[in-house]
Amino acid sequence: MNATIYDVSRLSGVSTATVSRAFSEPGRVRAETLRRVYEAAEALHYHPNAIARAMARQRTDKIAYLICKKGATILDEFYAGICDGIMRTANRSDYQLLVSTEEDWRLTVSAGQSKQIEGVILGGNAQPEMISGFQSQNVQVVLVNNNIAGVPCVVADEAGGVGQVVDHLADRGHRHIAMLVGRVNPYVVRERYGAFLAAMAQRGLPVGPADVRMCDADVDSATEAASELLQGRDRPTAIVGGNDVVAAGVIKAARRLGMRLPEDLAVTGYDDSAVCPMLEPELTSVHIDCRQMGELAVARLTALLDGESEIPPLTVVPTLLRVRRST
Amino acid sequence: MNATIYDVSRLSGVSTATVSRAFSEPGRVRAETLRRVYEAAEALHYHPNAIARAMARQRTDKIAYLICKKGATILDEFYAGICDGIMRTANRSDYQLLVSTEEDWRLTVSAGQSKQIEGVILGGNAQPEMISGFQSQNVQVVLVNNNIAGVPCVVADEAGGVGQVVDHLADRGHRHIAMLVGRVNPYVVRERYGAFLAAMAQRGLPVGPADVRMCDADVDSATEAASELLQGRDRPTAIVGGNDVVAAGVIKAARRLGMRLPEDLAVTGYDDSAVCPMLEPELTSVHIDCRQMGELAVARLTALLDGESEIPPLTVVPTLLRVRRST
DNA sequence: CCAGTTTTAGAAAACGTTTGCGGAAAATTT
DNA sequence: AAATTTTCCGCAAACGTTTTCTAAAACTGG
Repeated sequence: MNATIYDVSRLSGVSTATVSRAFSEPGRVRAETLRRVYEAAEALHYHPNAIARAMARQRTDKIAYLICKKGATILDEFYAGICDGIMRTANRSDYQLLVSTEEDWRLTVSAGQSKQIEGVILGGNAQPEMISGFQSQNVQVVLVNNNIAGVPCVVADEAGGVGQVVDHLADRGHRHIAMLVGRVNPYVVRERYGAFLAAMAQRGLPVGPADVRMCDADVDSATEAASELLQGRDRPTAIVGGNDVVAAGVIKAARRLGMRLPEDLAVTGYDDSAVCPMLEPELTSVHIDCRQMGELAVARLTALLDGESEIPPLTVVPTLLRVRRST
Repeated sequence: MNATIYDVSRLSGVSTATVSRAFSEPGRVRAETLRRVYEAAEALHYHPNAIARAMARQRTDKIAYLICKKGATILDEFYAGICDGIMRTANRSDYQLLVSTEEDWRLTVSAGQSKQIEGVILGGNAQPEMISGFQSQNVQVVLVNNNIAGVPCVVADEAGGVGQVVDHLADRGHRHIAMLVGRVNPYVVRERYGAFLAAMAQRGLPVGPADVRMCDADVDSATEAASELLQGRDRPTAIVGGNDVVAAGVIKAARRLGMRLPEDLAVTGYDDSAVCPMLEPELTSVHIDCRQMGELAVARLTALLDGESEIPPLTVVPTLLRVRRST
């Protein structure tokens, strides 16, 4: 049916070895021969069969991205951005990308067992058993948006981002700043929460026990929590949202209480997602270059696959405060 | 290094043919033999090599999803939802999924040429040359969110969705309804725009030339266009947004003009994306089950791959109006 | 217990490449 | 022109499965 290397070999009058070399290391074959081979290949519509190639070379040039996040998975803009970065970089590095979600992680592991993938990027809340599952099959692992010792990780500069937010608010004269954080992935919650306390302490700003609240990851939950926060006595003049969804909830709550924004209350988000400019007022937020995170993750992984020894255990990508009208 | 079928064969004392059968068609081997094989495999940590398997069977069980959308690609919630549906269904059907973006479409074609993928799902604005590129390599094609004759397509019921919107607004007493549509993918624009005109005509509601406007796909552009729409004489009492982003722009514009929503102006969105509940007022929008679109696309593709003859040329998934406070 | 039928298992030939090794040919030097 | 080096190419053995064909083994019912 399809032309094979033998057909090309026969038509061009050279051996299969030469045909093979003509396609994979053209430098090692004479120009004239090359021409004959390509001509024959063209005539036969020959394309090297990647499966057979992988078989012979014992390499597949495939990596996987496993999104470890309950529910929304790829729908989450942040993870989608990472995915986008991974996709593009993988393609440009001549790797193909397999994508899967947490629920099907075992399938991805078995893809490793069956020697189909050479490495995997785990996004978000990866469980240790997953990591060891891959490693035991010699599948290289890189984590993104998570930080576990012993595995190369790519993360955003959460401390820096939160610091920028606090600085910005303090510059605007705010002294009583509260934080509302949605329960997204544990790593992120931990980091941003910790960074907030640290940043406030460092600047000598007091944080009362009622000033930091948790809520679920949806808007309604955030709106409710924000209402309580705003109706307590001694209300804060600024609220830092742990992410943009939560911040949107804060805005809604404030609006319903008849507050003016940003005059009565400053609000900040985190992630600088697509909603920020859609909100009224537009939301000040911390921009994370998630595409770059994906790119770096691929870079680390390919370095690992190429056997490079100097892989930084932790790669931190900078964040940037994008100031809008909500502050 | 890794155990092969030969190792298992030797240790268990049966032929490689039997080992192969034990893993791929266990029904055809005696229980006792099966046990011995599995035991040996277990001891050797044997896992069948998928590449070799693909080589022998001339099948890879891999499909690809190519997102044909400029710029944001997977970041677009809609396409991400489709991707999610595809991913899950593909995994459950024992297919692995390769994902790529428009800019790298040639790579995906060459994945087809090199016999790595058996089928492809093209999301969004697929170009004819892509389709023929795949078909000439015997790679089966299914389109999603697009409609081109001769290829199985999966689309949302745009006409129905727009109809529901118009009905809903008409029920609320609106007679002067305008539409603002962002330039997203040509197919969607064409469908929604056409459906709007048809729906209005069918209900005997007039649509003046100034009542339908185009704008770019970003909020700012929508805000600006909406401002003009609202400041013309004879302003509409309701605006149908071609998607949620545009609707968010309409809300912003209305707010800035001091209008009350929904009293002075009703606004609807389209796609029912995550922003809807974040806006103030929460946005009425047409819900599209994009995950289901992805699932159906995979279903059509696998049917095609299984050689089924009865593939519906067009699969339409129903839409549902989700009414919120903006109307 | 036997002939007939159905299951079960093995031998060996694919599947389409890559690559180490060695020899021939070309290019370079003396 | 011979000697030497370098480049180019062919042979053939992997790579790890599946599967067809065939033979042996295990079941049937009489």
